[in-house]
Amino acid sequence: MSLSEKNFAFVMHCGEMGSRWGFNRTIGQMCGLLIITKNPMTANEIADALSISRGNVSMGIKELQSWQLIKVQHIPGDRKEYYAPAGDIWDMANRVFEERKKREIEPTLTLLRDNLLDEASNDDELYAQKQMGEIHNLLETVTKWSSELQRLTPEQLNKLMKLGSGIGKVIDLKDKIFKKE
Amino acid sequence: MSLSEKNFAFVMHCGEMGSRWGFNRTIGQMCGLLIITKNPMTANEIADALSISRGNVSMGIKELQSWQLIKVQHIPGDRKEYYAPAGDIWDMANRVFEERKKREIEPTLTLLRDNLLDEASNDDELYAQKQMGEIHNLLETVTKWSSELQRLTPEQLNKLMKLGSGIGKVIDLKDKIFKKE
DNA sequence: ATTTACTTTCTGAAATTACTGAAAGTTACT
DNA sequence: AGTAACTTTCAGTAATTTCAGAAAGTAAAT
Repeated sequence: MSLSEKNFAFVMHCGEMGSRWGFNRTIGQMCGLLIITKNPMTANEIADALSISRGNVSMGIKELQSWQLIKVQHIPGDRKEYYAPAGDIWDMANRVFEERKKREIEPTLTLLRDNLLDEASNDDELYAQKQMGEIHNLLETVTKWSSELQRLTPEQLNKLMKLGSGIGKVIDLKDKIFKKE
Repeated sequence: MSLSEKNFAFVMHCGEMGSRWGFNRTIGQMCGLLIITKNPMTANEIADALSISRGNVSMGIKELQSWQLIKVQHIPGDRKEYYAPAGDIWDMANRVFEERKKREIEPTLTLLRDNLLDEASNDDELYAQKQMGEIHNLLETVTKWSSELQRLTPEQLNKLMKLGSGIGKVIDLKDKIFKKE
């Protein structure tokens, strides 16, 4: 069963984008392929569909599992492993986001915290610390925010999303009501 | 003037992270260096500080300019070009975010839109389209949201950020007040 | 017009990353 | 235990990316 032209284009596009999302081309392709394929696929089917080696697929699977983006399924009476996306699109995007946060924000926060503990010993260091402090604030805010968003119920989230430009009004509104807070 | 140990560590860390943010190691280092250095630097100073070739610095500058992350400054009576960050930390983060959106979300949206115009000709294509539709929605939501956030005044934004878990309450509140909307 | 002080571009080398195919490993069935 | 059906690992190779240094370009000063 081979891909239609349009679907193939999508899978290749995922490959190009893949590297931007933190994995490499083939892994991006695998991810795209599994997303648009209705039925779970075996490693060999994936290798055939993408014209890559079986070994490469195996490595890709390991990587995608480490991102928790795919899951394994079994079909009774069949020893092969079947792979499918681990959740809907929203789940997957969340996972990628979380994983990236872990990989690129947290190490930086650690370093910055560490760095900010020291006393600056001259003017240059003072300035550097000021700037690092800014970055630290920014990253902390982003982190806190994203976990807040995750805490919202899907309905709340949906309302928030639909709010759009209304968000400004709601903030002002809240301000008027709870003047003191 | 060479970097203190802590500052050097920060710059190197920016290098490691750089590749995750869309540019390469040296460019990440350059960016970090310029951020924590109080005074604008010349290309040669950058090359010296990071022990890289002058040519490499030149290419890095071009790249950082294309991201609008640095600006050129001149000192009267001096022919050299001096480079400095183009804005504060928040501005820079914004630029990176915008640029990434342009590079990784927009092309995907275009492809998806294009793909979704076609009629699905069988069950597999139908499923694929459904999934692509989901991705399309997700990306459109993210895009719309981020531009909404950019539209907010700094004070509004600040309030929103400080809101934290209160965000859920505010949404519910809005709901109670404008029952009909 | 030449020199001087700088910047940019480009080429090939070095380093890094990704991939294949074969070998080794695993598991389930006989 | 042996075999069949699969998966993973890994060494060598291919592809890509990054980089230094040289050459070319630019523009102010003389």
